[in-house]
Amino acid sequence: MAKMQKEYNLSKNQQIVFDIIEKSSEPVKAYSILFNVKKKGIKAPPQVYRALEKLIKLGKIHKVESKNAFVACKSSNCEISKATAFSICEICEKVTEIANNKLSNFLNSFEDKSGMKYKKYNLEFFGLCKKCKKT
Amino acid sequence: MAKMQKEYNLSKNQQIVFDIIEKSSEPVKAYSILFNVKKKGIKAPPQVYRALEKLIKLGKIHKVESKNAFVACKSSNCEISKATAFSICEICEKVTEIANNKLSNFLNSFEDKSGMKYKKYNLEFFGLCKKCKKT
DNA sequence: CTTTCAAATGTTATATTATTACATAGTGTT
DNA sequence: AACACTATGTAATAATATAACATTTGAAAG
Ligand SMILES: [Zn+2]
Ligand SMILES: [Zn+2]
Ligand SMILES: [Zn+2]
Ligand SMILES: [Zn+2]
Repeated sequence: MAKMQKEYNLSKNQQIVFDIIEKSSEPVKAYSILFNVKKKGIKAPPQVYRALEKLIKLGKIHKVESKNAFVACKSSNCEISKATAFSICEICEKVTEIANNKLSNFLNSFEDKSGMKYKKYNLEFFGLCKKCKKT
Repeated sequence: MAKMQKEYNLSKNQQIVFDIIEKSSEPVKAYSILFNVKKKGIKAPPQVYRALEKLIKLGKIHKVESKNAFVACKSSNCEISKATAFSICEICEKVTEIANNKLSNFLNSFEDKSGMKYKKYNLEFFGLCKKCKKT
């Protein structure tokens, strides 16, 4: 029953870029991707950035704004990639996508006096991870 | 009783950069600042980026990560600049700092199973502002 | 099968954002 | 004065991202 999710019809470049991000244990930068795919025939920034843009639209990856880096979506709840939350360790820089219903419910239903209706959000928490707290 | 907050001892460059950001009704980009302060003797990027860095540390300004732009702090609650929330209109790009106790209380006390203690966060909401909703 | 249209690709050049490195100058304290 | 600390000035370059245009691919319709 695991991995029932269909692997969608990614194009060649999209699949190459996605594979790199998915395999990485940490956020990947665009030019690091570019460097790593030179051997596969992708030679120029636009090819990478286009794939990234599409993958974001599909919700397969997210951009970690404070790091200008990209991670594969782990929560599969944000298929449309419109509600993302991350925890970021300030020492080891580990980034983890937060999947927490209480949090997402709260934020998805948040309204303030401005009269603005929020369709989308990005939240980045900073602190010390368990490991780094010990030191 | 308004504006009791002391105007701190900003250095010359810090004050120049801060004035520009504070006077602007929208987020200001670093190189836009640079362009605007050429006449005041600030000539190179590091001078601007250093001032920005210090102003962020002081909590006088915030960086809007999704836009690589800077806004003056309006809430005066985030002196230490460790908890910021913005609403961003996807059409007119208007950015507003959100000061909402329910939101900040919720986020400041948020904990998840990861065992990570969060000291700081940045939240960016996207949607349509009142004006743009009408069109 | 051919026409068609949208999506994806390839390529060159350039724009935008940010930092490194090193030299110099001001400021307050002992 | 000697010291430490913060801020400044300057040149060069690194890192991130987009513009513009030509070409190819792939699915859908006729
Ligand atoms: Zn996700
Ligand atoms: Zn850590
Ligand atoms: Zn603020
Ligand atoms: Zn608007």
